[in-house]
Amino acid sequence: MNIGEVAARAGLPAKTIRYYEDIGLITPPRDANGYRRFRESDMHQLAFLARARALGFTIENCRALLALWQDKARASADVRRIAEDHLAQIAIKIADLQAMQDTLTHLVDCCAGDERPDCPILVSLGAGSAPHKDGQID
Amino acid sequence: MNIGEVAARAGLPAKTIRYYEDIGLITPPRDANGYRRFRESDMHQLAFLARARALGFTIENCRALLALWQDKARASADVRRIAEDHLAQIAIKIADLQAMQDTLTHLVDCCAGDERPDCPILVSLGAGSAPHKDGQID
DNA sequence: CTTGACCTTCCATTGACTGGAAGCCCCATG
DNA sequence: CATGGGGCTTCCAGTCAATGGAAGGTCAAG
Repeated sequence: MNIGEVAARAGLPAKTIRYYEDIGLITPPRDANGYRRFRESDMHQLAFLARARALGFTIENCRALLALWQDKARASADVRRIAEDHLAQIAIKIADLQAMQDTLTHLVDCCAGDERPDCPILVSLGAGSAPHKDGQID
Repeated sequence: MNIGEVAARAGLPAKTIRYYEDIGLITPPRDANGYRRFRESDMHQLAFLARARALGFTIENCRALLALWQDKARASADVRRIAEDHLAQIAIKIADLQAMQDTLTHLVDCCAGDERPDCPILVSLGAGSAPHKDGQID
């Protein structure tokens, strides 16, 4: 299989697959003409990586998960620990985003959104200070 | 005011403030010795930027918001549009993260997390294909 | 005079790609 | 046999928003 077919099957851009080879996640052999020749096992690894990335695992976590996947003597605790750490990161991100969402939703609701200049969003971002005026004391 | 004091007051690293000057968000004048001399207006702009960034606005949105803040003839609709677009982006990110969270939480709950190799997390990431075996037909 | 904190610029790095240029390779058609 | 087009290769640069570090200038205290 050449890179184009693998890309289509794994649902990853060819560029990304080359990048994954570059950083050592996969090591497909080469044909005489220099083309990468992907085996089924490379294909499976790429599909694995695509799923792990879709779940938001970092590349380094993907590397670790791939190694565990290929290690028949792994302890499931090792996998679970990585997943739990990642879940904790996700929870933090969601909380941060929801805090932004709450604040911003409130501000948007308070903003008339018409042609007039009065805007509680800007007032809140300015938080008490006025924008620069000519003659303002610095 | 020198950069150190401004950094402390605005809650931004000095590096970030220099970067903001670099990309044209602020333009503090210089003292004879080359040091940046921050006026109160620069300080207020930085505080504005810090708050907008904390709400997750991109730098380019911050630039637009700052311009609107300083434009007395602005229409609040312009501000609101930026905020609403940003809210839509936030909603998408939250939904994506929650989908990851749901999937991963389920998988973690199904994983024994002990010394045994059986792991539904890896099975799911592999999704039907086995990791490479010696002698596997490629 | 020296020490140390603070300031300056410039360059490199982060993460995970993505875009584009320049140049082979292969197959099908004329 | 030429040629055209698509696919493949490498390499370099850029993204976003900073951040780290080196090398060196400035200033106030002791």
